[in-house]
Amino acid sequence: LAGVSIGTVDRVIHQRGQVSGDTLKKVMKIVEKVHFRPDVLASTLASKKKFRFIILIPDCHDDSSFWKAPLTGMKKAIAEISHFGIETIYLHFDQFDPVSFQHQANKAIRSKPDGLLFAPVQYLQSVEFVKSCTENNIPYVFINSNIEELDYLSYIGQDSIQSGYLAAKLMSLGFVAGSEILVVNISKQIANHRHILKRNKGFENYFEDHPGIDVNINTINIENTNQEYVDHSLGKAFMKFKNINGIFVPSSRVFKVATYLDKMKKKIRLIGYDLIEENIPFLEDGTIDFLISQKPVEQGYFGIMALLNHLVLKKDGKKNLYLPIDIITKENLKYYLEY
Amino acid sequence: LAGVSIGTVDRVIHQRGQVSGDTLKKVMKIVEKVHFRPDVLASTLASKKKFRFIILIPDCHDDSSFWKAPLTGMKKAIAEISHFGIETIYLHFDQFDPVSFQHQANKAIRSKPDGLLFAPVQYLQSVEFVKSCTENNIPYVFINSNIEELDYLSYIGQDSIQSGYLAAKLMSLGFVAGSEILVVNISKQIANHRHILKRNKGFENYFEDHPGIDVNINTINIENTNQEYVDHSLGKAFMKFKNINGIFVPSSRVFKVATYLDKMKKKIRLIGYDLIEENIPFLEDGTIDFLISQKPVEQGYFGIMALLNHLVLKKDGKKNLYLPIDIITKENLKYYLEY
DNA sequence: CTGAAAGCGCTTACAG
DNA sequence: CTGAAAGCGCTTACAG
Repeated sequence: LAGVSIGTVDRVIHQRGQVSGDTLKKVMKIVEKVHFRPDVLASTLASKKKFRFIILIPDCHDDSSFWKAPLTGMKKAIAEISHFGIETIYLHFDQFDPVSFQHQANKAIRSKPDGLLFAPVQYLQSVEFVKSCTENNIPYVFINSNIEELDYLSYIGQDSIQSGYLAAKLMSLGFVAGSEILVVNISKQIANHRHILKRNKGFENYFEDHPGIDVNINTINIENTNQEYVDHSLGKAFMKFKNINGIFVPSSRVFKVATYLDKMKKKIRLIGYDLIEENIPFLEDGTIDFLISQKPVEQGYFGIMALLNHLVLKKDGKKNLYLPIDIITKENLKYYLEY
Repeated sequence: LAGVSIGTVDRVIHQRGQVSGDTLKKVMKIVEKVHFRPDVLASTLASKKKFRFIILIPDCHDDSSFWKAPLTGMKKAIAEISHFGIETIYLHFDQFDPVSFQHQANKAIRSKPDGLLFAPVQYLQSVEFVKSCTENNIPYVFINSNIEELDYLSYIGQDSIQSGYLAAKLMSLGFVAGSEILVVNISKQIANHRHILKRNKGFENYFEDHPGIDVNINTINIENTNQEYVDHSLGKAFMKFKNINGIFVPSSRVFKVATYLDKMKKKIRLIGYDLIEENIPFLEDGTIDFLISQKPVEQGYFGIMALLNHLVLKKDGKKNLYLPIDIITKENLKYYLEY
C-alpha cells in the first residue's frame, strides 16, 4: 500500500530506525488506517529470539507449604505458552534469610534474563535488588507482596488490609456481646513481613468502623514458629484472657493454632489464611471455620502472563491486579481444591 | 530420521491415510522416540483452515442481567486467541420461550459450525437439539447447566447442590433457636430450571445433616417475576409466617426480594446468587448479606478455551470443570468486580 | 536508507 | 503410496 518493501514496513513497525522521515510517515499513516497489527504467530515463528524468564520466590518446603501453589500456576502458564520458546529458571530462597536471598538474587542478575517474576517478601533486600534490575534493564513483576514506590511492571496479589477487614466481619457474625478476640501473629520477622501487619490493621479497622460490636481485641506475637513454642505461648494467652470467643491468625500458620486447640479440645471460632495442605484437615473437621485465600495459583499464573504480554506480545495489561479475596469453608473447600 | 519426506510424516501425524503399513510404523516409531509434536504456531499459520464457533446462550437483557458475564468471559478468551483465526457467531434466545430457542438452535445447525458453546437451560428442548448436533458431527460444550446423560465435550459450571448447602451454612451462622427461614423461588418455569431445584435440595440437605440447628423452613414459589407480584407474594408469606429470621433466594433474582425488604424497612438475613448489577447496591447497603457466585465470567472463558483445546490444539482437558463456589459479601465485593 | 532473498515449521495441492 | 514445491506472514542478514 505504501509502495515500499515489506522489510521497510518491518523497520517502522518495530521502530528499528534506518528509515527516512518521509517513508516513516507514509507507512505509519497506512498502518493506522488499516489497523495493521503484525501476526504474532508468524512473528514468533520467524524470529529466532528466545526469552528467558527468571522466577525468584521463597522455598516451597519451609514451615508452611504456601509457595507450592504459585509454582503450580506458573507451570500451568508456562505449559500453555510453550510454543513461544521461553526458557524459565527457578531460583528459590529462604524467606527468613537475607543471605540466602542475596545469593539467589545475584544469580538472577548474572543470568541476564529478559524478565523477572519476583516475590519481594524481604523489604529492605528487595529494594536493594531491584535497583540492580533497573540498572541492567530487566523488567520485573511482583507477586504476593507489593512495594508501591518501586517501578515494577505489574503487581499481582491481594489487598491485604481489606482481607483483614473481611476476616473481622466473618469473626463478628452472630457474636455475643462482651466477647474477647485473640489475634495471633506467628512469624520470625513480623516487622519485615508487611502484608501481615496490613492484615492486622484491616482487622482492627473493622471494629473501629462498627463500634456497636462489643468486643475486646488482644494481640500476641509469637516469634518462634515451632509447635512447642506456639503451644506454650497460647497456653499463657488463655491463662491471661479468660473469655476468648474467637481467634484470628493473619497468616497461613493458622494450622499451628488449630493443632493446639485440637489438643486442648477447645472449640472456638478460628479464622486464618490460605488453603495450604496443613490447614485442610482442620477446615474439614471444623477446627478452622474460615480460611481467607489469596488465590496463590492465580498469582503465579498471571505473573508469567504479565511477562509474556509485555515481552512477547507487546501489550501490557493492568499494572495492579488485585485478586479477589476468597472465603473458604468446609462446605465449598472441595471445588477450590479441584479447580 | 525415517528417510521419508516431510509430506509423508505429515500424513502419519494427522492420520490422513495413504501411507503404506511399513512407512507408517517406521515413522510412528520415530515420532514416539523423539517425542515429536508439531509446532502449533507453524501449523495454524500454514493451515488455511478457519474455525467457526457458535455460541448459543440466553439473552442478556431479560429480567436479570446474569448472561452478560459469561459473554464478557467469552470475549476475553476470543481476544486472546484471535491469532488462531476463529470466527464466532452469537445466537441468543429467550430462556423462558421454547420457540425462540428452537429458532436459534436451527440457525446454529445450519451455519455448520466446527464447535458449539451452549447453555442447556431448557431441559427437553436441549436434549432434542443436541441429537441433531450429534447427527451433524458438531461437538458441544455445556456451560452453566449440565445434562449429565448426554455426550458433551465438556461441562463448565457449578455444583448446584453444594452451593445450596453452603448457603444454608451461611444462613445458620449465629442463628437463634426456633428461627424460621423462608425460601423464595422466583421463576416462570421452576420445573424446567433444574439447577434451581438442586440449590433448594442442597439447602435442605444441610439442615438434615445438622439436626441440632432448630429451624423451620418454609418454601414459596413465585411464578411471575414482576416486582408487584413478588411484593404481593412476599406480603402474604410474612402474614403467614410470623417469625422469619432469614430468606434464601436460590437465583440471581434476590434483588427483587431485597427491593421488597427495603420498601418495608425490614432487616432480615438475606442470601442469594450472582454478582449481577441489580444485586450490587443491595449488597453494598447491607440488605443482601451474602451472594453465592457461579463465576459466570470464567464459565464463558473456559467454555471457549475448551473448544479451542479440542478443535485447534487437539488436547482435551477435564470433562467436568466444577468452578469454585464464591462467597461474596460487602467486604470483598470490590475485587470480584475488578478482576 | 531500501529491497530482494532465505528461512521459521508446518499444510496443501499436485505430479507421478 | 510418495515426494517436491509453493506458500502461510513474518524476521533477519546481506547487498547496494
